[in-house]
Amino acid sequence: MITPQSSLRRSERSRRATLDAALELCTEKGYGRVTVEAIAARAGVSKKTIYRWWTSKGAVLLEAFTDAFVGATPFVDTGDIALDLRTHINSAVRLTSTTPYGPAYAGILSEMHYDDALAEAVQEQLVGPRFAAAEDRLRKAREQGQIPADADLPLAVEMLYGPVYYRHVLRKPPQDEATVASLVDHVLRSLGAEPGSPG
Amino acid sequence: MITPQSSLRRSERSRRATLDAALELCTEKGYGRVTVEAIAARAGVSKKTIYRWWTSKGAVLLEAFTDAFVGATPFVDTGDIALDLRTHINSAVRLTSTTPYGPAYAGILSEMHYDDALAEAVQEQLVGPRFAAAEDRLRKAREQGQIPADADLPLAVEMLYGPVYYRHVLRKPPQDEATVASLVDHVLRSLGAEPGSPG
Amino acid sequence: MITPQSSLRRSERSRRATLDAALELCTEKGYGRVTVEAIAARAGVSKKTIYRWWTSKGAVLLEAFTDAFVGATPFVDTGDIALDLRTHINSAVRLTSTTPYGPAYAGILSEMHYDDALAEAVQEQLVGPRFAAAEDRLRKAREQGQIPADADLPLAVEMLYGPVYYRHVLRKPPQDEATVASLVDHVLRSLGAEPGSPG
Amino acid sequence: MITPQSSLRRSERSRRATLDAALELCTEKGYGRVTVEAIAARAGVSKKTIYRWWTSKGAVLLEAFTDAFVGATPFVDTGDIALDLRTHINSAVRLTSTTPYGPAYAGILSEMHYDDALAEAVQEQLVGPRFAAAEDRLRKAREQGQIPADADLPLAVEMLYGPVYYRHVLRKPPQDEATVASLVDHVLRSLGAEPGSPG
DNA sequence: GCCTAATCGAGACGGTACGTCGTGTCTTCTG
DNA sequence: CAGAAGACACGACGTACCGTCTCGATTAGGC
Repeated sequence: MITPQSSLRRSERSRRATLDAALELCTEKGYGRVTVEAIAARAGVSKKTIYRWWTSKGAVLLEAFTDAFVGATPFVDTGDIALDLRTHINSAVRLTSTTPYGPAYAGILSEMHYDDALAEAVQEQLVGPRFAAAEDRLRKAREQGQIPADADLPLAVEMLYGPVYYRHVLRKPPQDEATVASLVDHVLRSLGAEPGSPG
Repeated sequence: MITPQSSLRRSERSRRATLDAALELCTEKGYGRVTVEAIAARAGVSKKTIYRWWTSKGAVLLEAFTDAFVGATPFVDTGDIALDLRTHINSAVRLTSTTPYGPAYAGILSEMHYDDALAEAVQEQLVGPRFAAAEDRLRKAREQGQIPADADLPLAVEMLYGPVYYRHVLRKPPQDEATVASLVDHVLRSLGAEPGSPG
Repeated sequence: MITPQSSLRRSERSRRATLDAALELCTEKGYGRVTVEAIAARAGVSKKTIYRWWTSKGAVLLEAFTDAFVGATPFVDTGDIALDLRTHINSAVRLTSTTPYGPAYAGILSEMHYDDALAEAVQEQLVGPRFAAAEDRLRKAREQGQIPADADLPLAVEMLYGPVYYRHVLRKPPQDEATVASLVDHVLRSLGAEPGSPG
Repeated sequence: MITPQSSLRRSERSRRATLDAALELCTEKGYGRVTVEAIAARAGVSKKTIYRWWTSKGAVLLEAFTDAFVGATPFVDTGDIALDLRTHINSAVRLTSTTPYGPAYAGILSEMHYDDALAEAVQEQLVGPRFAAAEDRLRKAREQGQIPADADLPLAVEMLYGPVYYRHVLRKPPQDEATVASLVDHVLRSLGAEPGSPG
C-alpha cells in the first residue's frame, strides 16, 4: 500500500522533513535525479525511516503532492457552468505547470507505469476525485438544462483534461487562460450547449 | 544527438539485435526495469557498442519504435474529414495500446522529462509530424468549406489527441472505435461543422 | 564496566532470558552472526534492557560464560602434581571445545582485541585466576621438592595453556586426555622434574 | 574460495591499492573497525572491485598478510637446532607483534571462526607450512641424534607455538628474545635432548 | 495493601555499513 | 580494426544492526 500503516508513534517531524526535502530536490534536479539517499540526507532522516513509511520515491512525492493540494481545488458552483469549468481546468493547468509540483507530477506519472500501487493511489487520491467533480458539475448543468439531456459527460471531461495532460507529458508550454476558456467553450459547444457566458 | 552518428562500418546485425532485445525486454519487464546491461546481454552485443550508437536506453527504444511505425500511419485523404480523423486517431490508440509499443512509449514519455535530446527527437520524429498531418487534413477540410473558416485547428488537434494521451498516461483502458468516432464527431461539432457522415 | 551496575529492581527473568538466548544463538549461528537485535528478539526482552545492563554483545556472552563456569574448575590438590595439572588442563580443553561455550569463548577472544573493557574483564575473571591457580599449584610442588627450585613457573604455565589456545584459535581438534597427559609430562620434564606418576 | 578466480585482466594497481589501504586502516583503527567501504574509499577503488576479487574483509587482509610474508621466514638450517628454533619462533613473535600485521592477524584469527574458507586458507597458506617447517627441522635433528628417537615432534611444535598464540590472543606482551630462548631450551629438554648451545 | 517510581516490552529514530546492481568509460583479445 | 567481453570507478539501491530515545504497562519496595 501507498498510504502508510497506522502508527501512533510516527514522528511528524520526520514526515514533514522528508516531504519537504523531496519537493526541494525535485525542483533542483528534476524527479529523475532525485534519490531516496538524497532525500534522507537533505531531510536529516534515515533511509530506514523513509522505507518504513513509504514504498518508493514515487509514494513520497505523491504524498507531498496530495498534501499540498488537499482542498486546494474545491469545485465551487457559481451557476455559470463555463466559468466553473474554466476555474477547474485552470487550477489543473497551474498544478501541472508550477514548480515543484509540475515536475513532481510528471515523475509520478512516469512511475505509475511500473508501480501498480502508485497507479492505484494516483487514481484514487488525485485523478478520480477531480474527474468526478467535473462530471458532477456537468451533470448539474445538464439537469438545469444548460446542456442537452443526452450529453456524454465522461467524454466531455476527457476532452477538457486531455489537452492539459497532452501538453504536460509532451513538455509543451501550458495553456494560458484564454486558451483554457476557448477549450471550455469548444467542449460545451461540442455537447450541443447554447453559447453561454463570454470567455 | 539521438540519431546515430554516421558510419560506414556499422554492423546492421548488432543494430537489429539491440532493438529487438530492447523491445522484448520492454514487453517482459516494463520499460522501467529495462537496463542497458540487460539489452546488451540479451542481444549478445557489448555495452560499448550500444553506447557508441545511442545516447541512452530511451534513444534505443525510440529508434525501435519509429522503426516499427515508419509509414505505418499515412494520412489518406478520402474526402470524408470525419472518416479520415477516425482512422488517424484509431491508429494512435492502437499505437499506444499494443504490446510492446504501448509500454515502450509510456517509458519514452517518462524519460523525455529528464532527457532534452530525447524530448526533441520525440517531438520531431513522432509527435510533430502526426500533429501536422492532422492539422493539414483539417486545413484542407476548412478550405473545402466542411468546417468554418475561423476554426481553431491546433485546438482541435489537441482535443483529438488529448484524450488518447490522457488515457495512456493514466493507465486507463484505450478507447474503442465507437468512442473514437464519438470523439471525432464532438470535436468537429465544437468547431461549428455541420453534422457529417455517420460513424 | 563489564559487571553490571548494582540495582535492586533488576529483573532476574530478563537477565536469564538474555543470557540463555545469547548462548543459544551462539550455538546456532556462531558468535559472529549473533546480534543484540536477535538476542533481544529471542529473549523477548527489549534492546534497551540489554544495553542497560551490558555494554556489548561480548559482555553478555562473557557473563553467560562465567555464570556457567563459576566454581566449575576448582583446583584440588591431591598431592600428585602431574595428576592435578592434567585435571586442570583437561577442564580447560573441555571448556573450549564444548558447545556452546567453545564458540562463545572464541568470539570473546576476538572481541577482546577491540574492546579494552572486555579484555580486562576476561583477564580478571577468567584467565588471571586460572593462570594463578596453576602457578600456585606448581609453586607448592616446588616447595615440596617435586620440581627444581629454579623452575620458571610462568613459563611452565604458558607451555601448558599455550597448546590449548593454539588449537582453539586455529580451529584444530581439541586434545584428548592422553595428549594432555603427555603435554603435562613434557612440561614437568622440561622443568627438570623427576619422571612422576604414570599418565 | 579465498584465492581469486584466475583472470588475465585483473588490475594490479587496484589490487595493491586495496591491500595497502586495508593494512593502513588496520593500523589506524584496528581490524574490527575496518570496513570494506572504507578500504574502497581509501584505495580509490570501487566496492564492486573488492567483492569481485575477495570474498570478505578477512580475505583481503589475509592476502595483504601473506603477500608481506612470502619468503619472509625461510627456515635456515645452521646445524644448531636450538638456534634455528629460536630464529623461527622469534620471527613468529615479531609477525604477531608488529604493526600492522599483529592486529591484522588477530582479526583474521577472529574471522576464521565464522568463515570456513578463510580458516582453510589460513591453515594452508600460513599455519600449515610453518608448522611443517618446524617439524621438518626437528625431524632432521632427530635423525642426527640431537634429540631422542622417540621424541613427539608435533607436540614439541605445539609447545613452541602455543605460548606465542597464547600471548597474542590474550593481548599479553610478546615474548622477548631471552624468553623465546628459554622456551626453546625447555621444549628441547622436555623431549629429552642434551642441553645444547647457550642461548 | 496501596503508591510511586524505576524497569520493563516494544519499537521508531538517525546512522553506518552491508553486498548488489546499473551506469558510462576504458582496455584487451578475437574474427 | 569493429565488436564481444568484461574490468573499472562511481553511486544508488534496499536491508540489517547499531546504540539512543520515547512510549504506556507492569511491578516492586517503602509507606
